[in-house]
Amino acid sequence: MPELPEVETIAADLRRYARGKTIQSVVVRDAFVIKSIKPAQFKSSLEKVVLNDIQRRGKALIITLSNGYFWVVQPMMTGQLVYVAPNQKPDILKETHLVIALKEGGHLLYNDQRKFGHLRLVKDITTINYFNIIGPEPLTNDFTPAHLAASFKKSERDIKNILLDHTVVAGIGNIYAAEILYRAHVSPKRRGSTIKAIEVDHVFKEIRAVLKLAIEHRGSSMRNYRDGLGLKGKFNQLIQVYAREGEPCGVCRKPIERIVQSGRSTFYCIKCQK
DNA sequence: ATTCTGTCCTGTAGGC
DNA sequence: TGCCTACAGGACAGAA
Repeated sequence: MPELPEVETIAADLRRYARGKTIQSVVVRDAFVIKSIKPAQFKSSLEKVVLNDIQRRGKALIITLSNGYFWVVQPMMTGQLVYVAPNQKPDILKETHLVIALKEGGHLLYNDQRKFGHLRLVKDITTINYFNIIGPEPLTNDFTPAHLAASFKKSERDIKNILLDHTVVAGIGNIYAAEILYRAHVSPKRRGSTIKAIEVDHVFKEIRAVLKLAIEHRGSSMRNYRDGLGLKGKFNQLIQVYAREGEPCGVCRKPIERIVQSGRSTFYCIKCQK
């Protein structure tokens, strides 16, 4: 579910509220989401350990622990990592698969309706293939127009699919790919190799602008997404095309269209995006 | 080599 | 009301 702005928001919330705190106890309610480690070892490796830092890479959370492990959380479509303050009773749902009690009071919950999410504990982050293949972070200087241009030029795929490819650029998902291309006035159906230099510049600029704006608004809550405190994001009101099939384009009033690319919905304006 | 399709799982919305 | 189908913020293995 969450894309870069949503995972960034969760990471910032947890840095503020959970960093430096100690895990007292762990209850695994459904071990399905725990990968590449036995649930019993997962539990014992987390207990009595300090959450030293919380960072984001792509759409993954990396939590640095005091015992030398990294706790890596990939929320995928519906995963949520929620901090519950000491004065609140944690809301244990059917989809709450992990309940962590903190020594200082308060809880950390992992909820995941569809259970596509992955929870891992590793000593070496490079043992997780995702971190080896993922492309540059779009909001850092590692990401350049030249890199984007080269990625477009060598590909015959639709530009929408190239933006979703996390080996090209990290963190862009289905919502923001649509919003970026709408604001860049580029059709999602254009093949990468046909994108002109001026269009590369527009797409590059909008990747950063849209992601930054979405972070400022704490992400988009279409359905399941919640931030690190369990609250909805506020970017929905600024979404121009995603899930707006049939509604008038804000610029030309032509109805927004929905198409399917590689099995996933794309929303765009056929008049404004060429 | 590159690109696309099916799959993991649960819930909800809409059509009839 | 109920039944059925389509679809949902991701990522990857295996097929074309």
